[in-house]
Amino acid sequence: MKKRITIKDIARMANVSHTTVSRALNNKSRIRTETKERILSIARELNYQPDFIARSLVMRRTKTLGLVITTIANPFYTELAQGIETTARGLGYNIILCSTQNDLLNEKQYIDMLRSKGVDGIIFTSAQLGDPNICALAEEGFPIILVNRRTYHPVVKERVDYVGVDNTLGGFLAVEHLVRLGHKRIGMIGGSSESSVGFERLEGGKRAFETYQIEKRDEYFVEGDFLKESGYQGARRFLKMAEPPTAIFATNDYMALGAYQAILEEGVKIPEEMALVGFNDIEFTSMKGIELTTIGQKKFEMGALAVKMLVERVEGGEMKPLGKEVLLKPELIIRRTCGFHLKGYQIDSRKRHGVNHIISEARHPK
Amino acid sequence: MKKRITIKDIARMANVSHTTVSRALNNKSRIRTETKERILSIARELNYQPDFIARSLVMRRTKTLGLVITTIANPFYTELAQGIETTARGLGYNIILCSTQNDLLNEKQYIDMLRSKGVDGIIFTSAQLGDPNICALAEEGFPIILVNRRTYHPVVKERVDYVGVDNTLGGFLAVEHLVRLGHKRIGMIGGSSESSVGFERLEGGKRAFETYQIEKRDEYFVEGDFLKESGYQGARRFLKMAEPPTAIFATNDYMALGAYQAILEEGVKIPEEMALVGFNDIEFTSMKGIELTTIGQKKFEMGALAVKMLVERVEGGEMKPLGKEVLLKPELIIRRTCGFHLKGYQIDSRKRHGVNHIISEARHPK
DNA sequence: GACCATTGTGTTATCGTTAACGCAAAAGGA
DNA sequence: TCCTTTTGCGTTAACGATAACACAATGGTC
Repeated sequence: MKKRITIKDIARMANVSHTTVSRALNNKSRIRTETKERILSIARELNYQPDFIARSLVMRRTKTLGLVITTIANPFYTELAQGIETTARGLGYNIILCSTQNDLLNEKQYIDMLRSKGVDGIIFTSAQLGDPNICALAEEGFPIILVNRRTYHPVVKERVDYVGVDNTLGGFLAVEHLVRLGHKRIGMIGGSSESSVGFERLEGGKRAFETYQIEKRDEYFVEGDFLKESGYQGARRFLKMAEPPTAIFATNDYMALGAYQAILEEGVKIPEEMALVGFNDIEFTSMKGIELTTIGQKKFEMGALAVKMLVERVEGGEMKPLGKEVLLKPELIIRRTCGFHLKGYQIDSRKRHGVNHIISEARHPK
Repeated sequence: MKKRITIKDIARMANVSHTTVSRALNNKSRIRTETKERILSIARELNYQPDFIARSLVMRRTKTLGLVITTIANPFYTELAQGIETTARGLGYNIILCSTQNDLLNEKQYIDMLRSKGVDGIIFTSAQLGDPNICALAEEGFPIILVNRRTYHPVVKERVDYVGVDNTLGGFLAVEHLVRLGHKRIGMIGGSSESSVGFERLEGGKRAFETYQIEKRDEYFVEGDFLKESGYQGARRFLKMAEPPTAIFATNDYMALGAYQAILEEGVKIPEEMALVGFNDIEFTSMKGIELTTIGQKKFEMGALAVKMLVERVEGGEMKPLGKEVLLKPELIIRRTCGFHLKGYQIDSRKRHGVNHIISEARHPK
């Protein structure tokens, strides 16, 4: 393999010291324009590529971020990751991908590896509720940010920024929609218990029950784990009841799709005999033949925002107040599986969400 | 932020030189077992984490690979990426994600960046046919591997390994299936012209025409670009013909889905009045309400294999013959959109593909 | 013209590792 | 016992960049 060209090679050719070359390349002051031009042209001629490793060693900056994700084999995370990667690139950063399969030990190992490799910060897209790894990083003050899922741990809330969708509002919108369509018996399928988002979506749903004074029945809540199968099983349980719900809100689209399948298998018609709402608006939900009503969120923008906030934190030093929370507005997307026949309704529902996002006060403004 | 612990700190505590610490940590010879134990226990106690940046600077190895992909917002690439990332991690490597949006300039910039950051090798998942960036790397001898799409450039074929599915066979299987179902008028929708896979799939289809002596009609071939919309437009063109095809083979699933939509909009029934086959078997194709007949390929395994081959190349030095080609066997997956009513047929078709993959002879065995 | 600030450049240290080399002490062989 | 080899360390030099400091040469001010 060819020998790498270093600043010393350039220095030799330009008859200057390597420091001068460094100054020229980094556009520093205290250098004559003429010398700079000469050096730069030689660099260009030799097709010089700076060695980031050497630079990182002395600067203690790598322009690289870690992205910790349960699995990218899930369109929701994929879109998020796309937003993250694209934005990072725009800011001059690269992304190291880490898929943990939701295993805390994997996560720990990835974190150690990322830190060994000197990443400037880490983005967590699927924090578990009491995640000890994240707590440790937060306590230490290492630059991280949470997207999508969060942790309610006080230290994390105090020192780590978060960006996500307003899941409580989303859950509320989903159930409100069903209520407005006249449903009184509404089944809900929860997400996995270690995730904040499932919890919040259910909370939002319950709040809608209260607002519209619908009776809350325990048997109409089943637990899920965000996977299709659990949605399938949940729906089956509902369908077998003496008095089954007339509508189901699944706290994510995969479970909604599982429910969809269970419902069809029972010969029950969607939406006539059973309404269905999901959450996330991942790609397949809009496809001909499925057309799931769901709660949409701006996944790409969410990822983009997270990167921007993290980079600002990394580059801006410690001065910024931490513990900021950005909640993006969710949007009700009405399709075939419930409410699509209602004209005008859709427009109405869109109008309500003109605001793009709310930034809550930093917890420690001082 | 806390000060980093270095081998010098350990050295001081253990009353040895830092070199000795390095020897202990790297399990080198020429060190007393006793000293080694002592050093290791101190390292553990201090929770020492090695600095990969410093190590990389001297070793010229980063244990990091670049993954160049058009976009991960496509379930096909996502599964591939998952296989790549998981396998890389198992081998002690990290992955830097680069999504080029199929733009050669982006690709070039990413490659420069990756090399500046010292990656040990690069995986290309979506090489364009005459990709100059890849040619340049191949000529220079930089360790790369192509997965999925390839280049027919002689230098690349000679010096770069490739792993992909046997697309020609896949195309053949798709069309053969339609022929066996009795179709004589079969429309094909091609992929984007800068991709090898679309081309090969069409070739396979044409070969099936020849084998079964079906008349090839020019108007039954339309170009596409692998996106849904182009499948939609292609199918519309077919449907408007005086004598439309009775079956369509789209060279990927997204286009098949676009076609699906166009067909339904015309009120034509699937599969009774129009059969449909796709390619890739991405997740949504199996979903209730879609159930697309398609050609499946082992995406995860493909990615895994690519990483293994690249790492072998990187670690094994220059001794291995290059230009190896691994072609995985595609599999016909019969679902609702054509042929599912034929009992026994499915089993028959599966039986044919017992072999897992073929490794072609290295082109330069010497 | 004397004095001080600014500019342009080189010298040397530094980041945290591994690697080459040196050298005494221990071990082995005759 | 003497010589040679091996073992167990330490010393010093890389790797390729930035940064602190030194120091002439220039420029501006009075």
